Amino acid sequence: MTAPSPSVWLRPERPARDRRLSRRQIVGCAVAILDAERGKGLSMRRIAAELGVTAGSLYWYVTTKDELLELALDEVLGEVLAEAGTGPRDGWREALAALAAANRAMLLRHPWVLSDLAGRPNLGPNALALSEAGLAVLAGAGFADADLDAALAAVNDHVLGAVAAETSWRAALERTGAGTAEWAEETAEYMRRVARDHPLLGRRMAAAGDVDVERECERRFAFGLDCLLDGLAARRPGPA
Amino acid sequence: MTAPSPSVWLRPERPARDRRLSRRQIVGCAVAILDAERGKGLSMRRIAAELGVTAGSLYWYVTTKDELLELALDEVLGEVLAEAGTGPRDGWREALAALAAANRAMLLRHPWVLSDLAGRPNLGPNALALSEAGLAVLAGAGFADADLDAALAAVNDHVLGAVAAETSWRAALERTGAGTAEWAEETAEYMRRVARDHPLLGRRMAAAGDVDVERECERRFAFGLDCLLDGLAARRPGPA
DNA sequence: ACCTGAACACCGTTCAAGT
DNA sequence: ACCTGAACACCGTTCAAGT
Repeated sequence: MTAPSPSVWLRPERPARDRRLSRRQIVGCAVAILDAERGKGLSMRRIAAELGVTAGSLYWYVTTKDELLELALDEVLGEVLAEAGTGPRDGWREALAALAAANRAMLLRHPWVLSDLAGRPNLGPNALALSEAGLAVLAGAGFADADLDAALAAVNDHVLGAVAAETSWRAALERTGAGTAEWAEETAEYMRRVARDHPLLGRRMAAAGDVDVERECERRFAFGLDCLLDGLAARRPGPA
Repeated sequence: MTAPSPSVWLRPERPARDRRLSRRQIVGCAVAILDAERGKGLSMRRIAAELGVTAGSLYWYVTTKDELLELALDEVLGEVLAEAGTGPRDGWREALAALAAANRAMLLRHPWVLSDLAGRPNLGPNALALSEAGLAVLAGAGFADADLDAALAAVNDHVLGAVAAETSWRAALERTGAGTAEWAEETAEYMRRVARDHPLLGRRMAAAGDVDVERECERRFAFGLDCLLDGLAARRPGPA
C-alpha cells in the first residue's frame, strides 16, 4: 500500500538486534548461485534453503527479488576496481585499457550480469566509484564536459557488447557441439545451406572452425578497443 | 527422454492439417506482449489466453518457452535490414552507420532483446542475413579474413552497449522521478553525498539535469560510432 | 493431427502468529 | 526485532484423453 522506495541505496540496512542473517550474506549467496547456475535457477526459496532459513524471512532484509538482484549487481561491480587497481598509470590509454580489461574479466566471471544490467537502474556505490575512476582517467587525458561522458560510455559500451557477443558465441558452440550423432548430419546440412545463401558468412564460419575461441574473442576485444582509443586520441583536446 | 533438438532452426514447422494456430501467430503474439510489458509478464498461459487456446497446445508448435524467445528474437532482428535497406550506398562508412542506426532503432523498439540476447545462441535466418549484410559492406571496403569479423563485431558491440546504457539510464530517471514527496528529500540527500565523494561524477550529474536524454543518447551513440569508424578507416587496407 | 483439462513441481510475495 | 508456516496467485511443462 505504501509507496515503494525509489532505490535500495536510499534505505540503509536496519540496525541489528538478534538477527541470524545479513544483507551481505544473502547477496553473497545469490551471487554464488547465479555464478554456479549461469543465471537460471535463482529463487528466493533456494537462497533461503541454502542459508537454513525460510523464504519469507528474506523479505525482512530485502523488499523484493529485483532489489536483491540490484544488490548482487553492485557487489560484483566492486571486483572491477579491485582488479584494475587505482594506482597511477603510465598514460590515459593504458589506464583506460586496464579498466576495460578488468571490466571484461568480471563480466566473463559473472555472465548473468549482462541480462541483469539491461533496463535496470544502476546507482550502487561500486557502480559510482567505477564511473568516477573512468571519468578521472579521461579528465586527466584532457576530455571535458559532455565528451567526458561520451568517451567513457563508448569504452564501456564496447566492453559490454563484446562480452555479450562472446557468451552468445560460446552458447552456440555448446549447442551445436552437444548434438547427438543423428543431429550432427542435420546441423551440417543446415550449415551447408547457410554457406550457400550467405557466401561471406560461410567463409567466416569455415575459418572459425580452426580458431581458438578464447584467443579470437580477446583479439576482437582488443581490435575494437584499439579502434576506439585511436578515435578518442584524435579527439583529445590535449596540451598540443 | 529423447535428446533435445540442438536448435529451432534445424526443425521446420510441421505440415499443417487442421490447425488453429501457427508459429508465426504465436511468435507475433509473444513479441507484442514483450513490447507492451517491457519484457516482464510473458507467460505461455498469457499467450495462449490471448490466442483463445489452452497453454498446453502451444507445445505442439514450440518445444519450450526458451525456443519461443529465440524465435521472437529473430523475428525482430528482421526489422533491421528492412529499415536499413539493402540497396547500394555512397560509401562503406555511410552504409555501416545506416546499419548501426537501424539496429539501434530496433533495440529501442524492443528493449527486451537486450536481456534476451545475452548468452543465447543466435542462428536464425534474419540474424544470418544481417551478419551477411554487414560483412558485405566491410568486404567491399577492403577488409578481409579475421579483421572482417572483428570490425563488424566492434560496430555491433557498440550498438548493443549503447542501447543497454540508454535503457538503464532511462530506468534510473523513471525511478528517481517516480518517488513520492517524502522520498524526494532522501534522494536529494543521497545525490549530495554522491557528489561529495565523487566530484567528477557529481559535476556530470549536475550537467545531466539540463540535457534532453533523447538527444544526449543520440549524441553519445554517434560519438562512439565515429571514433570506431575513424579507427576502422585507419586500419582499412584500401586501394591506397 | 491438434487441442483440452488436469496435474506436477515449482515460483514471488504476504502475513498472521510465534519467540 | 526477527523468523516460521501457511497461504495466494501465479509459473513452465507433461500427458492422458478427447475430436
